[in-house]
Amino acid sequence: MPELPEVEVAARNLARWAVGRRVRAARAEAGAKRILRPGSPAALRGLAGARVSGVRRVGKNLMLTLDGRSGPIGVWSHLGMTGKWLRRGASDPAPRFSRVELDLDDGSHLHYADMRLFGRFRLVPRAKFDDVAELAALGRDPLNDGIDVPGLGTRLARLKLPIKVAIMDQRILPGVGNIQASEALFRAGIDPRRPAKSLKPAEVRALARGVMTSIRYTLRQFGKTGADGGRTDIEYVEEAGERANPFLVYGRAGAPCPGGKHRAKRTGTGTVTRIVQAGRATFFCAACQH
DNA sequence: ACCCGTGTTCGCTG
DNA sequence: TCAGCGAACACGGG
Repeated sequence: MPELPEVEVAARNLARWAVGRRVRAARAEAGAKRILRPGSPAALRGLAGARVSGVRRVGKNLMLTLDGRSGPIGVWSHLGMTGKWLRRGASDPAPRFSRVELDLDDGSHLHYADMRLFGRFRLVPRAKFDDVAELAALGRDPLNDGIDVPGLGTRLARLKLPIKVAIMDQRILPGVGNIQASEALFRAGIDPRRPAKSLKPAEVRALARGVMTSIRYTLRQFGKTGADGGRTDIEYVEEAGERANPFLVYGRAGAPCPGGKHRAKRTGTGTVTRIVQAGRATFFCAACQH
């Protein structure tokens, strides 16, 4: 379930698991062709012998840097809809839907698993990530760099499209996806249907706060121990078992508005509504988002 | 069987 | 040229 918070968890996990380690072997499952494009499974052999030197995240993108025999090698990893990075012991079976596997020199195996194959695993020559068009187009990362509120206001002021759709544009707020967009607008008390250009400066400030608060809140949820207990690794929410939906409005159509400190205006009458914008579900409370 | 899905891209239309 | 849609991708779950 990768938006910025989940990808941040993946980045922290990968840093802990892999930085400083050498890759013994790398391989891809036959069905991984789509994820590797325009590369090939055979090209992964170029990773053998390389040492992982760093992991970075911008928005929903992971960038691994490795030191190979003939210079730096980059890996651009995007989790798509269903991608995740998992760690297994030397003799453990591969997880379901494992598409790419990296064997490290401590005996561990890192798996990129992705049921729906919407993700990416692309080698970047000489680790020149700026040469990748998809990465060069990204704006500044909210969590790493903070939000430039006046800059955000300027961008939004040119756009007629609904604010919910605008903030999911990765050039504007990298890492914000369908959940974080609904959650941030709820926290800010802004109606997701409003044209982006209609937001006043105070509302842009509230939105920026809502985005940051929602991202940090979601990140805390992922840090919690899973329902199987005893695990110290950071886990994805969905792997925590029976835990309830942690979000304020996302996935809560028909529920009473959660209100409290999150509600911008205390009407006390709201119900969470589901609408569709640009083909994606949006959840909001019409009574307190204006 | 039908609908839905935490992402992105492509093609069509006005 | 561009904003705005819908479809497509691929697969499982409710």
